[in-house]
Amino acid sequence: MKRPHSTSPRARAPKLATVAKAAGVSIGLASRVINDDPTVSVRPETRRRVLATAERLQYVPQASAQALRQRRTKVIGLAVHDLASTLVVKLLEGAREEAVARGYLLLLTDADELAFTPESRRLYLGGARIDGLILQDGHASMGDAIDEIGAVLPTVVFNTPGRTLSPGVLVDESLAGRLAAKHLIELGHREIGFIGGVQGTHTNDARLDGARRAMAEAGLASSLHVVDGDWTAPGGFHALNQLVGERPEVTGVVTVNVSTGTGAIAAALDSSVSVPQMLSVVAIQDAWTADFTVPRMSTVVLPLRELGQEAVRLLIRYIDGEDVEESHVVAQQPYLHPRESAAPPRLARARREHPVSPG
Amino acid sequence: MKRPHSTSPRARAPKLATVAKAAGVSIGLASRVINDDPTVSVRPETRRRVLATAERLQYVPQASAQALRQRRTKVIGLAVHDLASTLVVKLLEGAREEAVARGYLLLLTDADELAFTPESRRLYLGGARIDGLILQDGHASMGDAIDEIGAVLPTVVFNTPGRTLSPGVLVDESLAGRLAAKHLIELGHREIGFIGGVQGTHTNDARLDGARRAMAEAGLASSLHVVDGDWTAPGGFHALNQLVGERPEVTGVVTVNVSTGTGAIAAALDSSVSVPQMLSVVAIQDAWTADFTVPRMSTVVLPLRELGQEAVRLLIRYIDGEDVEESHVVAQQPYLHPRESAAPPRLARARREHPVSPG
DNA sequence: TTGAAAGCGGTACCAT
DNA sequence: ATGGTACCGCTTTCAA
Repeated sequence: MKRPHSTSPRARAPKLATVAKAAGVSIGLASRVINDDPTVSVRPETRRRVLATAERLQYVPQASAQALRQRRTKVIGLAVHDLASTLVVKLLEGAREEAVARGYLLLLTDADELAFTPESRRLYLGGARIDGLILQDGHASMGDAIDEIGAVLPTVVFNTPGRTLSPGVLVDESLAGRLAAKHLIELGHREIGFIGGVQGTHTNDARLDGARRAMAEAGLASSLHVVDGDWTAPGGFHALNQLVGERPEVTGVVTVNVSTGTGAIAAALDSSVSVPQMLSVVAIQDAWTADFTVPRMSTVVLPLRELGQEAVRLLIRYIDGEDVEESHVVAQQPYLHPRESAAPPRLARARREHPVSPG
Repeated sequence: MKRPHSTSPRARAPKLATVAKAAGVSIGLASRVINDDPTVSVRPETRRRVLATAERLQYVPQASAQALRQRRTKVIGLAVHDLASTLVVKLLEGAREEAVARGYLLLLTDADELAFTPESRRLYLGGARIDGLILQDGHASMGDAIDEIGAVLPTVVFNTPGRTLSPGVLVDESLAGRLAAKHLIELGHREIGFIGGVQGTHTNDARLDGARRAMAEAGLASSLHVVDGDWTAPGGFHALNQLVGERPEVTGVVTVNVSTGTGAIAAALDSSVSVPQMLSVVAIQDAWTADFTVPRMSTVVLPLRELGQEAVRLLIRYIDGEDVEESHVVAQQPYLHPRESAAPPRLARARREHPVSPG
């Protein structure tokens, strides 16, 4: 293998001193010109000359030297639980976009590893590698870890409001749950199932709460039937089977996320419960996979990209020492994306098997 | 919001000097003890004392200072095209795992942005932030960018062998294509479709080549019918419709990846072509979503995690100035994961409509 | 309007 | 077996 670098020890990148000498100015002046220091008045001609040489030499300041001097790395840490999750992917895209736009880079890691492996925590959080951290909450058991980290590094948490020292960013999960349930209600469903994620997590509980509220508003407070899942498709598969067995009167189901919805639809078809004829399914959260279930999955779209962007903005303000609110709900709201998995209850299994009292 | 950091300017982390003084030794000695410098013989008692104080003070060396001095950041860049892709996710997991195990961190970025946005390229590659780069090739048009980058920074490319200055890591794509086609052949299919990604990319062409080879080995060289896709589910959807229309004799289809397969299965059901009764589908590459198509998708599993690990190992050796081979195929091989989307041709549409000469 | 020089926190060489 | 010290490349006061 040809090795462009090691053979001739990679042509060292030009340093500030190189530029300064070439431009015929002192190092300090070069630095101030390049950084646009407003407190310094340079002769236009000098400024031009410095800038031109910097450009010509392709000068890029060395990050570690800057960081050492300024105590600022311009790197933000991002710790998430599951990269394969579509939620995380969307969020990550938004975060990266916003970070880059502001001159920050993203250092990625696994939230669980961060929480539970001290060694990895040191490597990642120690050594002043990052200026701040965006952390995905999840398991309730992370609470302590989050607080410890938040005490030591500017941290923004998403998915969990108020439980930590650190400011949080949120989408309106409750509204999302409400929209999903309301959709089913408006289609004419009366007995509705909710397949959840893990109880006790904010995401699950807020989505469920929204669904409950929609039911209550429609005078159906006691007709929401909750089954726990685990956020995954297998979990949704299992939960739907359980629900269908225990609650034959249910004609519509809200699932806490797309994976769960995918599992639920697969389970329904598996037991010859046709979707949406016999059972309607609406998932909270959206993903490209929703377009490729059969039938295509109706969802509530969450502003996850915006969540990522907002997390970065908030964190940067926090790093800069500004005052930040304790928790920030992104302005953009969830909205319904109807596809084909939810429809009016046509073949109500329920009515045939278990007559239900009206209203 | 309470601000643990800005109020009392975050208790500065202890530096080496702090540890050295507390342990009653010189800075230099402390450094050498902590770094296990083998060329130095310290009194056991002294070593113990230094290590103990470092531990007690929770000392972590400051990354930027080390990097400045050693010209080494212990950070590896990873540039990928599409984070939402399951391929990338697996690879990323493998890479992260291996990197962390070797004391490296991963800095993530978007390959297209890297290739086409000079500004972002400077931010990311300039300033000596990373020691090396793992780059996902993709669009053929990246060629130049890859070479430019490879000339300036130790780079490992995956997905494209031989086309660049930089060493590459690969999985045996050709074998994967062969396994998929062979599976269909062994099930009894004779007229087989191949729904591709983008022609001219190594991934697509190698997988197709493998499928061709399997056909040829079975004496079916002219019975492989290729339709182009674009790696996506919508692309697969469209391609399957086209294939079914133009080639009614086809009873089995290999798709270049899971997304394409998902689209293909959806399209089949959509046109009342039952899977696997009337049409079998085998996708190359695996993902959790394959468990939740209806029917569940038969796939060829690729060793992507290992690919990520191998990329990191190779890159580190490259960075360390060792000689590395031009391209490295990971040892672990693709294997078939049969599920339910491929079966013997039972209701051969073909035979009814276009009688085919036997074998 | 510009230059000189003191660090930022480590590492590694040269003394002792 | 240990200490002293010259850098790494940059920012930022202080002087001129």
